Amino acid sequence: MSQVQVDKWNMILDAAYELFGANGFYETKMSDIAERAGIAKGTLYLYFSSKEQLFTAMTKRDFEQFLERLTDGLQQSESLKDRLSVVASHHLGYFYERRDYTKLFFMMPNNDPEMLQEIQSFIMQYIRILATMLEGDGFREAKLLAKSFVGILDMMKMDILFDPSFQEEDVSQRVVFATDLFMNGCMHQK
Amino acid sequence: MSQVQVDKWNMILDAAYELFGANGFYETKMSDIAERAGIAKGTLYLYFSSKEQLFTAMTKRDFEQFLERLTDGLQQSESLKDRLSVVASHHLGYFYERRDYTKLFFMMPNNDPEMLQEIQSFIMQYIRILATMLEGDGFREAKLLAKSFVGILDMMKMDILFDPSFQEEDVSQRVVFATDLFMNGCMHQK
Amino acid sequence: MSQVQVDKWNMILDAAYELFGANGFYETKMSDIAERAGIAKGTLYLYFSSKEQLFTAMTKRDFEQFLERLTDGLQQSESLKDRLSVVASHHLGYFYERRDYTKLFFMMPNNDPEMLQEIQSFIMQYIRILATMLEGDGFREAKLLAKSFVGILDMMKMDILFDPSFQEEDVSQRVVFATDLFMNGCMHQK
Amino acid sequence: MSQVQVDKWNMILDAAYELFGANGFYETKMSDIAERAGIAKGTLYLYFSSKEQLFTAMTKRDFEQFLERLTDGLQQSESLKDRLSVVASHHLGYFYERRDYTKLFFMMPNNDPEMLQEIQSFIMQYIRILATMLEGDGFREAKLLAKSFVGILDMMKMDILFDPSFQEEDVSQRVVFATDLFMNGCMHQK
DNA sequence: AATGAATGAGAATTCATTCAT
DNA sequence: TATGAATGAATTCTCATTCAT
Repeated sequence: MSQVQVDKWNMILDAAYELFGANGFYETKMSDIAERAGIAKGTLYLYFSSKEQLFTAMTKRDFEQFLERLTDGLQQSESLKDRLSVVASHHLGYFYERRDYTKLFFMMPNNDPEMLQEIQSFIMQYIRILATMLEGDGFREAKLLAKSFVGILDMMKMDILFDPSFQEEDVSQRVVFATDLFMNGCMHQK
Repeated sequence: MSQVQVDKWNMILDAAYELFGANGFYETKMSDIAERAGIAKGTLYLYFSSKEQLFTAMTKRDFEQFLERLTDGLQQSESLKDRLSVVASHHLGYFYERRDYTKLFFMMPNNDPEMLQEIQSFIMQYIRILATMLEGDGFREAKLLAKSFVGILDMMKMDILFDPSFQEEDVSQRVVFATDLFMNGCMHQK
Repeated sequence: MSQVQVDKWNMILDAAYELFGANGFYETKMSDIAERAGIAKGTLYLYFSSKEQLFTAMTKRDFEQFLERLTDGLQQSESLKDRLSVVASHHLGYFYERRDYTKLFFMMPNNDPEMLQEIQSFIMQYIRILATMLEGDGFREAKLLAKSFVGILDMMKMDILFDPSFQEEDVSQRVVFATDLFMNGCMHQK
Repeated sequence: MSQVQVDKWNMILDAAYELFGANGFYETKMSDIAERAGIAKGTLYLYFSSKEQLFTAMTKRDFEQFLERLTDGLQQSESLKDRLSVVASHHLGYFYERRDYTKLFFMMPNNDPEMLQEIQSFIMQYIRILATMLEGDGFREAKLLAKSFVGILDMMKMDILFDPSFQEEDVSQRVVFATDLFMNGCMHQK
């Protein structure tokens, strides 16, 4: 792919992100995406073979970015507590930034095995990063602990996405809360 | 509604539950539901005004049952730990029983405000029950704690729904794990 | 099927006949057929599962009528020559009546096995009727003779369909010509 | 056109022949033809202005070859019977060689006047060759006789194309059969 | 002359919903 | 109250053709 093509590829994914995110998979038309990306309908199909595949590609790009940034963020912190804060901050920040794209997290194409595969792979990688971190600090049942922490964070997305009075500063409070709760809970797990 | 009508109403909801659960909202046809319920397509519309409304009604019935049983279960236990175990057991058991209806938890109609309203209302009630419980035991930030506990439990549904090797006895282990982790974490919150 | 439904079924086939006949399979839209039949597009699909199936059904009805009328016509004649005249007359008359539906005989859906099956079955039946007739009169190689006669007649359809100056009285001349030629040719085949 | 261009022109026609023949006009894509011919899609349009025109050109080349070879074959034979055998042999041999390209004879673009014109012109020339031959031998109604002979032969293509058990030696039998039948039939026409 | 990326018109089919019986 | 035949809006994807390079 030439640079021009890579750019176009990304423009399509950007357009798809906004429309799928705002309206959901089934409520978004391919023609809308094409229009928003500034290209013809047919061109979409030069880059993605179907609507499902476009959605999956879009999600994959987002997942990869999420994990990349997480890994970057973790490099700068040393203590477990700091690292957990980074994770929490990154997780909640992610949803805060995307609070206008709620549909992304509740609607996805139904029977697409590639999409399911992508989601499962993402969760596995995410959990593995955390679990490795916890194991390094001597915790038993690191994987279950990792899932629990992610669970705590993920439940908080509900407020972020649906509570209109939720402010940016509330994010930091939640970060502290989740990290403390989890750290305390963990201590007995060693 | 006469008893006959109530029965028919429930039969439709049963049929809808199985089909929506197995195939998702968009992949389920009203005609399939009618057939499974043993009635004519048109009759569906005597009981529910639209596909969305049928889905919402079905979900609502399920939510209500969930909360009802939870409340019943909590009546028999005294200590906080016992009660948390009941909650965890109920939450994870619910998903274990429904592990063949995965689509229910990932596919729902997109732009239906009544459905969103129903979900939010359910979560609120669920959280309130837990929060009240925790407040009664003297915890600060009871609502956030409640959400965290639910978050931990809800993340575990991923394994239950998607890990084919997940057994019934694994459920109890998770119950213990989640309760312990949370209890320990909470202790410092008083 | 109720009488109303049978009538509607036939009306659709009539509409399909005219449009497919005038414009060909690929150039005819389902919506046009629906409009001509005075029903909604969706209704078409209550009677026929696809465009191909509609075309095949239409052809089948026509084939059956062709053979039925042929059999009827043959009942009234005794001598071989009379019978051959009836066949020729029926064959050429058929095309003369349909000279505005040329597309029917040159365009058909491509890869539809059911359609091919239908055509082959029709030819086989047509040939068998003639062959049986010839065998009854003591001819050897009756099947090949039958095919030859049909071949002679069928080549004449070209003039009927494409020569604008072809008149109804020309049909009778051709009938006489084809029958004589064939009879004379046959005589040595006994 | 330079020699290189003529070669390319023929290569395109070869590719078109195989694909149209195997799959039919509507089921063959221009891009497939380009790929098979080893050139780019756009290049096709430097040689042929449209898909229809490409099909027509391909058919025309085939028709011309057919008539050329027929004329060549007729030069070597003297008696009427020999000549008719040559015609029959050529006609049936043509279809036998092309028995894998059935679609060519049943699928063609529908509404292209140039194509229709080409077919009619071919038939006219074919018939004229035969008719001239028959007139030279003193037959009346030579044109109708010619058409009849072609009709007999053309009906036999059905078996050649669709009967999988049809062998090369069956071709010769048919040649003899058709020629005899026709000769006998003709005798009374003088 | 050759390329192939881009275009966009075009049509079959599905299915929620209605309403006459 | 129950039926199911009829409706028609709505959308994906294909592919012949163009044109900037």
